[in-house]
Amino acid sequence: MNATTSEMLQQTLRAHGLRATPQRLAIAAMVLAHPTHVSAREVWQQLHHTYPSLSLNTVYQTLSLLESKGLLQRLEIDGITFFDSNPEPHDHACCIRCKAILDLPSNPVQPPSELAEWHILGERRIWQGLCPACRTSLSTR
Amino acid sequence: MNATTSEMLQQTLRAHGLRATPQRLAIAAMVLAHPTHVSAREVWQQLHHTYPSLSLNTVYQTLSLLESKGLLQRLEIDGITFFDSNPEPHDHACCIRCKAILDLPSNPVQPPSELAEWHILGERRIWQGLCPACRTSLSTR
DNA sequence: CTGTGTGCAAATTATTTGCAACCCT
DNA sequence: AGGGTTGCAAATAATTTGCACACAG
Repeated sequence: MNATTSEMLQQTLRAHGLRATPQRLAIAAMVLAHPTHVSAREVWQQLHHTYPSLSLNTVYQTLSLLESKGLLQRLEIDGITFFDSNPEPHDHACCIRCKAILDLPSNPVQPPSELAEWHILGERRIWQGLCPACRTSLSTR
Repeated sequence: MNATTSEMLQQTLRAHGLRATPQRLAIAAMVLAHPTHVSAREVWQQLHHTYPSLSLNTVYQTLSLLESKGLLQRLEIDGITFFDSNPEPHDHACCIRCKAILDLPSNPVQPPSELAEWHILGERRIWQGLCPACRTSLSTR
């Protein structure tokens, strides 16, 4: 991570009332810098080489914190929690074979009439199927 | 569970190549008999009084088995697996406060163009918000 | 009989909690 | 200096696995 990126992330963290610790900068750099969907474990596995003292616990806490500040979006698929670096509401597709996750533009729909009495806060939509790669690899066998 | 129900469930199980053991009949009676969304633990808690020897493990296996035969639908919400006695594809709403789950009619949509190369098998849609009860109990505080 | 199904215990995996030490601001 | 953060270890929780015994067909 170059100096400029680091400073930008530092600003982002501070702007949300969070201290800019090295651990947080590392996690933010990895997750916020480019579009991805990662689990806490994945983040930890990528970073603990460079930051040997980084604990998985800290990763969990930091990701939750970033989510609560609206910088990330939490995504539950197959019982595992992923964090999406795109905090805007949008749909997803997940390959049931290789577990790849794809972002899709949001496809807003009015809540059905059954929910008239509810106070709706959001909507999750996940398409499930075989991604192009898995699809061809399965059909040619 | 009366004798007739028991015999019908027995038939259902056998029709899917499953042995009709007392444990399975009890689980099937509880889950298939009336529309519900239950976790494995809930099923076990309800039944182990009447069937003290019933193990949680057997509940997990039986529910998975019923799902694989298309008699149930698996539903992941907040990292917990629920089994929906309605195996037909449909949408859901979940109250973020009391965790109540509501079935909604399915609202079929064509997959977006981004998924043209995929082989789409299904779609999950979950509305999130406050159910009528939680909504009023929160606003009157 | 024979293999499917069951119970028990232990293993796995994801996530949270408690707490003392640390260090960003 | 002081409280937000971190690391470590243990606690929780959901689910799976291995295996000997039991029983449905």
